[in-house]
Amino acid sequence: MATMRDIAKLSKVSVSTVSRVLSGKGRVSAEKRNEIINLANQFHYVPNYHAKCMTKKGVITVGLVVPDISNPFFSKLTMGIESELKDSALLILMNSFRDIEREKKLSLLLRDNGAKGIIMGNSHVEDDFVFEISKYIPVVVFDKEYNLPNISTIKLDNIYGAYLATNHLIEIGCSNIIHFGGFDDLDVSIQRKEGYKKAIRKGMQPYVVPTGYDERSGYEKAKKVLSSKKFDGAFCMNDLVAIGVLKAAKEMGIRVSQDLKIIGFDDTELCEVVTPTLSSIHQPIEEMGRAAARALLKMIEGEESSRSYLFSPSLIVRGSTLPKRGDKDAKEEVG
Amino acid sequence: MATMRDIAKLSKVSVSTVSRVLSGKGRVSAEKRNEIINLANQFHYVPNYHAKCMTKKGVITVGLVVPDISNPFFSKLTMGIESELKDSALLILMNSFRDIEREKKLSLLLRDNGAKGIIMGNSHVEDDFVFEISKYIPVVVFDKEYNLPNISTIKLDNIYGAYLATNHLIEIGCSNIIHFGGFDDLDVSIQRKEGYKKAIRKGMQPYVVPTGYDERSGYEKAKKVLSSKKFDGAFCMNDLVAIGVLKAAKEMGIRVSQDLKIIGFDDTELCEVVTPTLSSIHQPIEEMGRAAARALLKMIEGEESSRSYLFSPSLIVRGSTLPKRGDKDAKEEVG
DNA sequence: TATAATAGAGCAAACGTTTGCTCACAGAGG
DNA sequence: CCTCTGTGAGCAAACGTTTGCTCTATTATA
Repeated sequence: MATMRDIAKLSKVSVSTVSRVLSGKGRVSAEKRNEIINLANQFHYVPNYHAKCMTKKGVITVGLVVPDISNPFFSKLTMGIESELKDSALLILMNSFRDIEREKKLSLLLRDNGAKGIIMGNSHVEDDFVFEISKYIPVVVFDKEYNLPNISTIKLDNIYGAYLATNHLIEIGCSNIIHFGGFDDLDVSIQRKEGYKKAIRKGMQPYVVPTGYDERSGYEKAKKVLSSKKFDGAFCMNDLVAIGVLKAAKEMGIRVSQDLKIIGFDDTELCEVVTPTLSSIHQPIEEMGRAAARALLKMIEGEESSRSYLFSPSLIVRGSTLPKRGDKDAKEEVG
Repeated sequence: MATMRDIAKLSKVSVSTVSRVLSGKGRVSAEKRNEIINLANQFHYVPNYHAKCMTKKGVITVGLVVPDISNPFFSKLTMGIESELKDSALLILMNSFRDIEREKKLSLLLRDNGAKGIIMGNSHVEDDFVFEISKYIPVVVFDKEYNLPNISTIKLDNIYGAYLATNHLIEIGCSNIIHFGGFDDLDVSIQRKEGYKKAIRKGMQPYVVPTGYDERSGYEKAKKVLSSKKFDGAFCMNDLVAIGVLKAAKEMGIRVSQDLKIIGFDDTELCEVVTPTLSSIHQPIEEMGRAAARALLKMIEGEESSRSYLFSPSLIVRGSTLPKRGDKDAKEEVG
């Protein structure tokens, strides 16, 4: 790698002159200027980024750690973050592959590699770890409140969202509503369950089936549970689970929307693609990503030491929860 | 930000001693060692990354520019790249938001910010630009062959894949096959069209409808074209388009799989989720990502100046192309 | 007790830039 | 002929580390 010194030697000038030519500051005779530029091109001179950062401040970099970028939620989130960061910071993306140890390692790696801040997407790590990191660089987390300097929080009102979903089922006539919900390992699932229970009216029986977070899990649980008891509504903790349930129901001859109304959570693209289309609770994911980026930037710049943002979900009604008679949902299954 | 000098002053030792304590090399008395460590903790000392890079070589960083990370193809690809890079390099992700100017800007930004190599995911930029970048740092591109040092290529055999798809339709009895294909703006779409035409037998009539790359586009074109002419098979240039076509067909009362057999390309998760499930051409995306990362690393390390990898697609048969009256979600993989 | 070995600590150069300061020299103005 | 001004160029410090070398005590060895 050619350095300024090399160029300087070859053109028999001082390093400062080379620097001034290449950065376009200061006055240099046309003659030397040309020679230097030619040499630089010829040797594909690329200024050493780190050396530059020693004297100027370079573009700041921030890290984002997600469990799985191929999950639409996180890729949407990433889009939001990126779009807000635009030119004010470089985003370093890291996948933890849902491995908590790896997540910790990555966060440390980021911190030690010059990241000026970290966004931890839906982290499973212990509070202490987050706290530890935040002593060195600012952190943005999701769905958890720390009330500590250097840690900002982006939250969705999950309780309200779950309430919205369940209440919607009730309003369109369901009286026997099952909840396919996550285990209690994540705040999200705890909160969504809570919202579900809140919506259940007197005289109704809450019925919760602990479920994982993916389609297969929803499918398997539904296969077991839908055969034995009779439900007319199902609130699923996310769209993937809902799609699993939907598949199972179809296979079992249960007519979705007529016999069983299903609603998911997250409002992913998948909702539009299944048959019938899936009602869901919409999160303003990209908004949330942008807020996360803004919060981080503010902390990095020292303008704000911490802040909490709460976002409200909204109900999106689609084919899977059409009211009783309105059988207009003609997209019935083929064959 | 506290520096080593600060710590050194406070503990009345030299900078070297601080350095030795903090890096754990060299011998320092337990007494000073403790004092220094305490001070460092107290002031949340974080070593300056760039200064470190001046004397040691830091973790190398490589850039990845994609048009849209929320597209499953690119997030899968990212997963593959990340998984191969693991600890040998940091991945900087950049979204061009399908803006070609932004893509160029980002690539330059990456190069000037210390990235040791760039992977350009499905780039639209001019050859000259790629060439220009490659003079400074190695580049990996997709689907284009440059045969130039410092540029490696990852390719999918699109022609073969399209052939596979079309041929499958023919083998299960279609004789009037339409192709919903991309405009000629991308090599991918040109090649897939070529494969389609190759498969069409004598006596059959090729019929190509220029289409965009998303669901809406497929939907709209299908609405127009399926009403006028009669087709019994549709090969779509990707899954999104196929899903658009599938929706349109259903809405128009055309029974998918019975009246019209549809096959997509890319084998995204969407295929499993629609009804009927969608046959598609599978690309080993993660594999390709890993290969891209490996190729880049090799170039960075100077072991290889350039290399081209060709990957073979495979046919995945699902509900949308069942021969006659098929079992529901039968999924079989063929060569 | 003399000598060698070793532990503990500091000096200073190096990494590749940027930039304030200085300096030489030319032409202009008096 | 002398001073002033402006231009082109170099010197050297600074950025925050790492590390080879040096130096001084201290301890072990003979």
